[in-house]
This record gives sequence, C-alpha cells and structure tokens, in this order.
Amino acid sequence: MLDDRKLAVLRAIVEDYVSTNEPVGSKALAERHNLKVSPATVRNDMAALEEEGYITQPHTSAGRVPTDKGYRLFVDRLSQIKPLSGAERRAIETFLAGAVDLDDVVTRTVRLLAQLTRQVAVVQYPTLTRSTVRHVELVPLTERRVMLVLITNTGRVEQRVIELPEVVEDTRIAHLRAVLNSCLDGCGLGNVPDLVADLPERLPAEDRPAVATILSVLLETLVERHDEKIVFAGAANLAGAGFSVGLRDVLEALEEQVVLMRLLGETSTDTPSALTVRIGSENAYTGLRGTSIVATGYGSGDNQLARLGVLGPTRMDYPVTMGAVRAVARYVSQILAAS
Amino acid sequence: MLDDRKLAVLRAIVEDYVSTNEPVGSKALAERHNLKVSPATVRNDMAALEEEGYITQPHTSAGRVPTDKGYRLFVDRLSQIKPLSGAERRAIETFLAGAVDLDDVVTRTVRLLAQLTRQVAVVQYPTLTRSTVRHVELVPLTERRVMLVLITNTGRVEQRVIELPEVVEDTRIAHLRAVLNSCLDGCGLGNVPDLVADLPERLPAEDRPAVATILSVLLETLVERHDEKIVFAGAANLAGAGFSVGLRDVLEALEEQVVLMRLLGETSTDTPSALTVRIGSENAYTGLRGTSIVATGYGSGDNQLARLGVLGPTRMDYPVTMGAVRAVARYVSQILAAS
DNA sequence: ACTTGGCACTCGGGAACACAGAGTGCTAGA
DNA sequence: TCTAGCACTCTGTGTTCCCGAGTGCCAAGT
Repeated sequence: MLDDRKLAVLRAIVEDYVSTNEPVGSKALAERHNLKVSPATVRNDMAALEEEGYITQPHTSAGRVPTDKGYRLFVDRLSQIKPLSGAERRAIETFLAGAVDLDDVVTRTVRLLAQLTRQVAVVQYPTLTRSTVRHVELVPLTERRVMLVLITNTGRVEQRVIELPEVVEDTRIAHLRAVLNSCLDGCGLGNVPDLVADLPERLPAEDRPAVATILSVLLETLVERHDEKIVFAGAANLAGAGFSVGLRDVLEALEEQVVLMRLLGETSTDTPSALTVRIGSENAYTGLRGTSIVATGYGSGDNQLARLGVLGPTRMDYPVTMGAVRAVARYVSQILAAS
Repeated sequence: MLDDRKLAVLRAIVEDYVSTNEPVGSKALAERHNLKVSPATVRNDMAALEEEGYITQPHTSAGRVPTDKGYRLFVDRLSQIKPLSGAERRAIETFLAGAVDLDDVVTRTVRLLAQLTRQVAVVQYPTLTRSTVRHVELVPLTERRVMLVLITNTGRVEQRVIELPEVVEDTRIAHLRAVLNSCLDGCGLGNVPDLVADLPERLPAEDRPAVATILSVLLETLVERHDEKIVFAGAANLAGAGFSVGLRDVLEALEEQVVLMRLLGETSTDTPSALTVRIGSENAYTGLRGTSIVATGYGSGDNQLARLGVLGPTRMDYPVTMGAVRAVARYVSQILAAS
C-alpha cells in the first residue's frame, strides 16, 4: 500500500511544511528533494497518501499539509532524533551546573528548554511520593505552634505551621523530633503512613493529642502535594509561531495545573524514560488541537521522579525537539543524582 | 482652559472607549451620557481636548481615543476607585483563607487577582531583607555535608546544601546551631551580616573553617535572593483583550524577572502602600507601550514586604481594576500578618 | 504496470473600484 | 456661547475581475 517512495514523499512533505509553514505542492517537492521523479508521479503518490489520511489539502487546488496521522507516521518511522551540537551540550551543562537549589534547578531547566526549542517548555517538580525522607524538623514558634519542615533527598522542602491542641514543652518537641527522624530517616515517602501508624502508642499518653495533630498534618502534606507543582516558560514563543487562532485556549491550558499534569503524564505508564509524543488530536483536549507535546521522564537511574517536555504547534521540528528534550532530561537527571 | 464640561466629555470618552473598544464620536457621546448639549458642542470640546493632547483620532473622520495623557488625567482626577461587591469580598476571603503555606498564598493570590480583573496579575514574593529570622536550622546530611535551612517570619524557607572543608561532628553542628539561633532569632535579615561578623572569634579555633564556610553561604543566600521571585498568572486574558499586536513583547516582558521587577517596583519609593498606576508610555519599556500597570505594596502594617499588581491594556477599566488590586493587597496583608 | 507530459479545471488571494456611513470642521445664526 | 446645517474626508465593506498555483485525469511512452 505504501511503498518506499510514498513514504519518502510524506517525509518530504512534513519537512517542507515544517520549515515553510505553507502547503507544499507537487512541483516544489519534486524539485527541492531530488526525488528523481516527475511532479505528476508525486501527485499520484499524494493522492494515495491523502486517500489513506496522512495528508490533506486546506482547499481544492492548494498544496498538501500533513494530518496528525501523517505526523504520527513521520515520528514513528520516518525520522531520527537529532542529537544536539557540541556547543549546545556545553551550554546546557554550564547553565544547569550553576543551580543552587531545587527551585533553581527547575527554573533553569524550564527556561533552558524553552530557549533551546523555541517553544513552550513544561517541567514538573520531582514527585514527592517517590523520593525519600532525609530529615524531619519540628521548630517551636510559640508555645502552641510549631513549624513542621520535611526535607527530601531531592532537596525539596515542605513546611507547615501547626496549631497544637495544647501547650507542649520544647523538650518534648525535641524528643518527638528525634523519634520521628529515627523512624523515618531514609524511608520512601510512600511508606510514611505505615511507619507512623503506631507512633502515638509508643509515646507518653499526655503527648498523644499533640502527636496526633502533627502526624495528621504530616500525612496531609504528603497527599496534598501528590498533585504536583508544574511550571512552564516560553509562552512568548507561542505568539511568534504563527499560532494566532486558539492561542487563548492554549494559554489557558498552560495555566491549568491539572490539565498540564494530565498532558505530561498521560503516557508515563509503561516506560517512563522513553520519549512520548502526543500529536494534535491525540491530546483529547479541546483547544489543544493544533498542538503537540513531546515529553519524557527524568530522574536518577530507574526511579523516575517526574516529567518534563515541550508543547508547540503540530508543525514543529520533531527530530530537533525530541533531541533537545531527551538531552535536557538527561542532564537534569545527572544534576539531581549528584546533589 | 479645561472647564467642567470638557472634563466631563473626557471622562465620557474614556468610559465609552473602555467599554466598547471603538473610537467614540460626538453624536454617540451626546446621546449616551445625557450631557444636555448638542453633538456640535461636544465636537468643539473635543477639538480643545485634542489640542491639549488628551485625546486623539486614529485618522481623520474617525472618533476620538484617549491618549496616555488622557488616561492619566482620568485616573488622577475624574475617577473614583470602585469598591468590590460583597460577594467578591467574600470570595476573596474564603479563597485566600484556604492557603496552607507561603507558596500557596502567593499562588492563590496571583490567580485570584487574574480572575478578578480578567487581566494579567503579577505578585512579588515577600522580600527577604525586610523580614526577620524565625529560625535557623543546620541538618547534618553526611559527615562532610550539612543542609542550612532559614525560616523567616513570613513563612518563607530557604535551604542550601553546604560542603564543609572538614569533617565536623554532629554535636558541634548542634552547638553552632544553638549559637546561631540565639544570635539571630527575631532579627531583621538586613542586620544578619553585622550580627554574625564576630561569630568565628567567639567559637573554638578548630571550628572556624567550617563556621566560615557556613556563614558565607548564609550571607550569600541573603544577597542572592535580594533579586526576588515574581510570579504571574492570567496570560490567557491577554489573548482575549483585543491585544493582537505586541502580544509577543508583552509575554516576553512577563517572563523576564528583572523587567517585571522594575515595572512593579519603580514607583514604590515614597508611599509604598498607595496604588501606583503607570500608563502606557510612562512605562518606558519598549513593547509595553499599550499596556498599563496598576500596582501597590502589601504586607503587614507599615513594613511593606513586597508588591503586587496587574498589567493590562491601557484601555482597561481603571476604577474597577484599582479596586480589585487594593482589596486583594489588603486581604493578603491580613493573611500574612495572621500567620 | 508505472511513469510522464499535457490539459482543463478549480479556487484562493490580491488589485481595482465603487459606495455607504460615520465623523469631522467650519460657518452662520440664535 | 451654544446650535444647526452642510460640505468634506476618511475607513471599511462588498463586488468584480483576473492571475497563478495546484490539482485530477487521460493518453502516450517506457
């Protein structure tokens, strides 16, 4: 059905359309990519490709434009991820190396990715549940209030102010802190609920109300942050990239954490470290027709911490974009593993 | 030069133009606002106003449009800040009350403000230098690394991982922590450099290298974060508000922390708690012609912590916007003061 | 069985043009 | 000082027309 030449034609159409943003006709195609066949032949192939739904024409007597299905085939079988240039690699490295804390890493990453791809970059903060506890701190503020600080191995810090049901002396707080740390240090956040379950019983009865309050806040912190923080950058690139229509919808989606989350995460089930590409209508979110998402997981080794990616018009340069996303994910993973 | 009726005409022009987004002509004006004079008279007044530079016409035989100078006069003398409705007040209150930590307060505030004004909201994180130290924590990670955590009275938490020049026992770390806390607790961040200046000399000689390292990181944290964090929300509102041209520039400005900072802060010198309005070209930043900024300081009592505001097209509804900004600033200040 | 050249057909987009309508400036009169 | 009337000047819109890019199809060539 689709012989090699037809595939070559499809590839050529995608490449041309991506670079010119104009429907591409048979003549120009036959010239630019030396296909060694006549425009008429190309037309026949195009007709076949259109029949199969890989390309379409905006109106009669205009050139052809790839459909989502066409891009899909291109990404899956006709393109190779393009590695970054040496200069780009070095730029990434030095730019990310300067980060001072987790916030900074994420901020720098998202900017870097936006600049590199000239599209909108999206980065999810490392997921809490897969990280481990590095330290728990209880800081007395007044005699009825303490601040709970939870530090994870990824450098993330969560804090909450807790109102205690009764006055608790500082020494008791200190004791509780010691117990908590000995109990939780190094444990995965997912295990915390189990580990602290019997804690109240192991402590003096008079402390139990306070302990219960503190623990409930601690657990709350864990589940609450399960819906994670996401940041984006490079919105200005949308305005440039001949988007115009639907721009409002895209911006709205970007500011809606939940939507963004779903977009990044939807395909993370099987092999999180693989690049996932969702093209146009595959996104199943109205208003994001016309945009594609290239995403991947990042994190040290096999425990993927979170995801990052870029969002741009369906007519993006997939090989380059995929190369950039993959490279950035790797570098960030390195940075996080090292710290 | 400008009698009362001319001012009334200007006010009417601004109001009409803001609500219709179309140049307003003499006839429509005389009808809609019962000025009790004929269109011809209005035309005369318009001619005078144009002479003075308060309004302009896009082209001959079109209606008039306010200039930046016209908006300025309107804001300064012809309008009254419009208070929010009771329902809006309650909405703000309940929405902000649910915040769990500083991050959450800021995030909610910026979203709230964006939604309330239907424009781009900008919020600066509370400034470190004006807050006070609530607690300093040193958490041993390995024998050569500690994590420094700085907690301020606004609930802000800064952390840094420090590589020590030599192995330091946990007990010494604990001692140092105690000293630091007794020394800094409750002090303004601005005073920290002075307060810790002679600290190394007051400690055992063998600890000095480690102490020096820790202090340098601490001080670094203070100055580094002096250029503050800023967040924005509601970019989608730009796309809606008949902006079209220059949108890219605006988005770029929004993502440029430094620029944003300057825009918010530029007029904060005299009375920080007052509303400041910068209209169009007053912003002196190319690409932000066509946008106005309404900002104000927030924070408990007389020590203003930071600034927040909104950014929108010059043809915005100033009375309403100003009302919303002022109200939100007040509520946020309350929330911060309470926690 | 493909490929190719030729040819008629279709449509979008730009240029030229006319025209209605809104809005103005000016002048003369109340 | 305000008002009414009037001539004038624009923009925006609709119409028409035409060019050209691009297509689909057919018949001939390899």
